[in-house]
Amino acid sequence: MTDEAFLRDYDPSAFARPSVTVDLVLLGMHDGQLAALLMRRDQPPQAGCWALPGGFVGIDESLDAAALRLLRDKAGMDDAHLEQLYSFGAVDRDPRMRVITIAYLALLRADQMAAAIRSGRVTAAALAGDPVSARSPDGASLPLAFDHAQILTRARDRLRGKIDYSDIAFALLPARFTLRALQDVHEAVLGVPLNKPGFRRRMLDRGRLIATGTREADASHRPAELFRLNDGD
Amino acid sequence: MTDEAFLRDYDPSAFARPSVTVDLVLLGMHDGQLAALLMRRDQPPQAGCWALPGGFVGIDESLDAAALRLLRDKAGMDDAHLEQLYSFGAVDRDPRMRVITIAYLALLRADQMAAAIRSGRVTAAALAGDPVSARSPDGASLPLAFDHAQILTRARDRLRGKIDYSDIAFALLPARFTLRALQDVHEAVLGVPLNKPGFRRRMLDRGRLIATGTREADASHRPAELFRLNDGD
DNA sequence: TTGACATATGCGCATAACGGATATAAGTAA
DNA sequence: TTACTTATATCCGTTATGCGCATATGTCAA
Repeated sequence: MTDEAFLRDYDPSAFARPSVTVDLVLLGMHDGQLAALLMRRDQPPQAGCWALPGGFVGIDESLDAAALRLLRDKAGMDDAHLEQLYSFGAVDRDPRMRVITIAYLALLRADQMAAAIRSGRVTAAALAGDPVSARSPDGASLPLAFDHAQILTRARDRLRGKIDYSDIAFALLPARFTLRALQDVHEAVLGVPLNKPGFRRRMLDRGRLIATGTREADASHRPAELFRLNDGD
Repeated sequence: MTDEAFLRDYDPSAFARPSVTVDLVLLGMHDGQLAALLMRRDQPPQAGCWALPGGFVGIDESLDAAALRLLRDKAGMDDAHLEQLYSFGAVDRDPRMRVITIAYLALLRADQMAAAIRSGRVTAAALAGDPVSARSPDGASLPLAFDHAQILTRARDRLRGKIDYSDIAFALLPARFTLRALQDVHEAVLGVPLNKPGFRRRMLDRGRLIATGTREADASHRPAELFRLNDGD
């Protein structure tokens, strides 16, 4: 690189710069289905469409810190599983200006989902299909803003890809859970039914589940044993 | 409010904006090892250190387009496997200014590696360790600039994670290759030796390799059959 | 108290995947 | 021809997996 090119790169005002945002894909189980938490846009552009919670990255704020801040502000929590998902930078993805967004995937437990919904800032939308589309609990289809269907699809696919070999499913469950609940999570994420004995054995043989000795309450049938994740190793 | 009216009132300069770059992790096989193509910095900061090829994202250029442009400009090719890797946005990762980089992973065949090295713009550096460190062909350790060791580590890990269930290994090989060469790639990427009969059977049973009937030339022993990837389905 | 019912839990078997050793085939080089 | 190197094929024991079925354990109603 020549000195001129170097100096041109060095001057922070020499290039027009895109805006940078972080968008959050908040996923969790809701009514037995995989669901995302979305916000309804009431301002143009795309008023009436549903969008991921997001915001600008501060000039003195790392990407991870921006994602954590948004998790607190938009969903009111700070202990969810959070991982960077993918960056989206199509030139025309936002009609207002050039904006590049770094999408983060956050996984919420059912109680966190419920608390966020109660706060009124977000609404749960069940995800299905390929690419995913969003549906409200009463069955109505929710139109998605910008390229957010694409982002949601990638989030769902990330979850699908990792659920078999990582502990990611447990981020969607309370600390103590039944094997049936764990299987429900796997089936909702993968979108296919799994056979029960095989699933049960696979999970137990992995050696990361610890039987608590206690059983679920308020079941109208034989109560299942509660397990917890061995996160010690 | 209409979209047009909103756009008219929108002030895009309300926030200080970080610079956005794309960095390229160019990986390939070199001397039987997994190697990356790096550029030596001859200007401060970190003059003398080795860095990934990279550049600013144009205001009217998508992230993928910027990565493709850099692939042409820095490595002189346009048909390599290219996928987005991860975005790095620590506040102090570049001492000159706030810069967020979207790293892309490019996989090169041996002939593409050789051509890029001959062009003189880049140098091959063998990768090993965790986190990865870079070594020149003569064994000298190459210091890495900025957070590029972290980026290279993530690239190597992505390759490791995908090599078992995707066609990613074939992007590092010529169109026709022996099973031995394919195993060499797997071993270099994973960093462990693999047993030959098992590897052979796994690859053939997958049903994606097509025997060409021809055999490798210039071998000082029994020549192995050449296979090609069935990319039809 | 008893029996119907739903779900959890455990068992067995056939099949496929896999690691690993060994035998055989097919080239080169003396 | 013979030694040597590597490719290719076969075999075996272990382990993971799909799947059906038997049994256990709770609720609930008669």
